[in-house]
Amino acid sequence: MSELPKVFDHTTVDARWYSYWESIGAFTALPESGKPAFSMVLPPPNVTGSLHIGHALNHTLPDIIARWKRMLGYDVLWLPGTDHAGIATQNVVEKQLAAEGKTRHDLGREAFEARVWEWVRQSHGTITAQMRQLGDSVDWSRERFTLDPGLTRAVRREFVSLYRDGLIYRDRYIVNWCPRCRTALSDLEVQHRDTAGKLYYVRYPGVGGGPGVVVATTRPETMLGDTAVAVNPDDDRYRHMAGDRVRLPVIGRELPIVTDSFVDPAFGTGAVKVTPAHDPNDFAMGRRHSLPSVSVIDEDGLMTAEAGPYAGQDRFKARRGLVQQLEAEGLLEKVADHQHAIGHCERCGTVVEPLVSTQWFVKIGPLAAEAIRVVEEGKVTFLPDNWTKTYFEWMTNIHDWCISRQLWWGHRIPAWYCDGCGTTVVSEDDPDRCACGGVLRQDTDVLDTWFSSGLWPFSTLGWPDRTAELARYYPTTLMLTAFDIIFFWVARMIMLGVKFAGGVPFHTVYITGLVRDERGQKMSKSKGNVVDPLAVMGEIGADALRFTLAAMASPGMDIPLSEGRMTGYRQFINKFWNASRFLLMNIGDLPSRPDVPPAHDLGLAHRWILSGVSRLSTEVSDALTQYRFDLAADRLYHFFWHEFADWYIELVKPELQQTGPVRETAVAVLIEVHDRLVRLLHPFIPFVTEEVWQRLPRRAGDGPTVTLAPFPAKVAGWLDAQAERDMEYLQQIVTTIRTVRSERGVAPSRRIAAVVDEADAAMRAMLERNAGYIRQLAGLNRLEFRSEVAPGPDTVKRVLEHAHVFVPLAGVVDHQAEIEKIQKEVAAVAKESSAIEQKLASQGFVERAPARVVDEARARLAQLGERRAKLEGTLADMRG
RNA sequence: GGGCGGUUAGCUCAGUUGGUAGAGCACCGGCUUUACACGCCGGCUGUCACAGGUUCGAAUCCUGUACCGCCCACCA
Repeated sequence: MSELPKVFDHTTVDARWYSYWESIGAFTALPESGKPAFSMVLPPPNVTGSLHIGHALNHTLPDIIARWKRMLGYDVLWLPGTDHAGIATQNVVEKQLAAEGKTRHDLGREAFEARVWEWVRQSHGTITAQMRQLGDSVDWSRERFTLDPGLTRAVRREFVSLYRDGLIYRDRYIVNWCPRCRTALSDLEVQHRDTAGKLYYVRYPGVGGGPGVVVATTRPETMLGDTAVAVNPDDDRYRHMAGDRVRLPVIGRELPIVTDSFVDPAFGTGAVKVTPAHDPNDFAMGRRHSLPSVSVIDEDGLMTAEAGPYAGQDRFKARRGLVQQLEAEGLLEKVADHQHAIGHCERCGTVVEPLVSTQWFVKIGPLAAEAIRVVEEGKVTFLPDNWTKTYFEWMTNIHDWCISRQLWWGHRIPAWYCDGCGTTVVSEDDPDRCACGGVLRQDTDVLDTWFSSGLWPFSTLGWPDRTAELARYYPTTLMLTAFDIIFFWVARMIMLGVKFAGGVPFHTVYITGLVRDERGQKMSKSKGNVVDPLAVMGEIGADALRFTLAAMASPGMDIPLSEGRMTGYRQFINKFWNASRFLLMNIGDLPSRPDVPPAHDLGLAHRWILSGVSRLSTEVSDALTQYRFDLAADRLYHFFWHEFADWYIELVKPELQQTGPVRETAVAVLIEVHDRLVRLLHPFIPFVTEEVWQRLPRRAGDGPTVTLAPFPAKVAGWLDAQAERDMEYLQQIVTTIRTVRSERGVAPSRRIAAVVDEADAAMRAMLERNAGYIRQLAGLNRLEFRSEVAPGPDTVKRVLEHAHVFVPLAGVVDHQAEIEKIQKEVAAVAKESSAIEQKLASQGFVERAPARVVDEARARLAQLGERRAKLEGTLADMRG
């Protein structure tokens, strides 16, 4: 034992215990165990990604729950896995290729896919190793990947089933298009950023030579695709022009003026150009008025042949040229600054181009309606609750989901088109040939990544087969995730779970805040304020990081991760380590763990700490039941450090020096309380607790790891309010004497005397019995208890709730300082007294406040009066 | 345009059925007390953003204001 280092060294400990847990199958779910089941699925991180601080939070909190439930005796399945992350992964590999001077087209589809698989196999180990480093107690034997054969089968079943139900359709429609990624995006993959732009006022001359109309636009380059001008039917300025025709500048096309109530008369000129091919509103308007659609921007963001002189130009270059031309032709009436939100590709930041193309969509209305219903019925609860409203808001205004992506990496769409008869075949299995005998070609697009991850809670359990796992572990209990993927993922899991798995995928959705830097700023690479959990774990260990995240995870709040807080909790880990070291160094070699004697045979300190640790068990369990990781961590921190280490260990030190029954009792209680604290702390700080637990003396029936040891429950017989009150009194006396010593500059090594005038005989007896504790902790060589004391000169007299403490200190008493101190206290007491008197004097309080509160106020006033009398008595003595 | 969150000690934050405020860090003073200086002991620190309202009583409930932040959004 003596070789234990003074500072906990996580670097030599953490990895060893994780391997051990894995080797004994500590995290493996046991469906046959007969225990009640508890399940969660881990939000699958990007298979080629690296653990970031958000993951650290989203893995630590459920891990605490998983470990806690396991210790409570549940058969816990926490299922891990990774996501193929279609567009993100493809982009990474394309970048690698670009560095070699190649594009994916140089390789061709098959070779490219092989290349991505190679990258996936190579980097899969990175993220999973990082999860082990953090301590995720997941069941690796059931790890899944969204492109596994089983999950691929699930995706096909999903697609075909939705298609047959008429919930998937293919249509030519306006979609968000990223010209860089060359793929369609869903609404969610578009990020709107406020941008300072311009509003251009352009005149479209009348066909007959009239003045025509002036339209306002932020995107002049799209005017080349205009097929109408629209005005509000109630706009007196324009109403008479409905049906007139104007001439589109540059191109010369004649455009009709249509009326549509969508047009806001108050914006711009009240007349709007209509470009059905490049604006979602205009697309809808185009359909309402049967307008033609002219695409002027292609899939690379270049102007098409329809753009006349601008054909082949980049869309932004065309804008500049066009503005110049309009100005030269005298058609540009005005340019105004204009602030507006522009859509950008979530993955690459390119400005998204709305354009018309043929895509697959999920008809979302019926699915959303069900997903709303199950939440309304309380089958899924959001924590904190305000997210429920956000969820409803979004689900109510949801649009059809574009699920096809023009990528190569992902689940290929199970639709085939016949060259012969033009039929579309949608099938789970690859069809050989069309019924007409024609050759079938599979759709070249892949599915949105979220189309497969939306099945995660049940595809990972074997769906579409009706497996025993699915029956046992679905639905899961808790889904914990950051708010940014509520819509991407949580909502879709609910929709698809209800549709396919017979019910909601989880009962509680815990939405975490964002981990921010210490100044509350969002972490970003460009700001350089990113906290790397791997670096942090390397420096202070996974336990310290975990405990910090847990302690700071207040529901609904972002987490400003500060160096200071992390340091503080690293020190807590070290405190835990050293208190444990102390214990191991003092209990000696025990053949087995000693039993704690019945509480009524124990001295005050032991009864007090047993009562405390029993209460702590309840508090931690209650907090975890409500997912209040912060409260649980706070209580554990405070109890371990400021009650167990600061007081209890100090109290029992002398007893440990003895031999015989006194020492044996102290050892037994010390081990018992410490062992309970180790187990209570284990879900939060698994590594250091295992390291310590393995060195503790065993009791018959203890398993191979603390991970599978029972979580401490409260022991009703240990709860002892009297012991807690007595100890508080004792602590007050000790603290008072210490304060006097500190104020008067008494050297810590100097033993002094003190007297307490406790009038109550029973109390005095209690103090007498425990005088040794006070002498030791306050550095006294003499301590007396009397019912009355006549203080001599050079004695500091301090007032407690029920008694005085006298500390004779010849030569060092500063009478003036003492008088001022007491006067200050008298003033404070007087202030509080008068506040309570005022309260009691008001008619309403006595009449309407609960009797308990009134009694408390009266009792407090009496107490204050007593205290004031004592203080003033002391003051009189000092002056006299 | 819609919705949400925040404003409490120098800093970062707790404060859940309304009874006049807590923690960590920082700071000040003293300590090589044989678990720990990543420590021990003692100490200092608040018109709980502002203005109204409800109530015997409000940091806590209601209304409004200000500032900060976030999410969603097909007014060009």
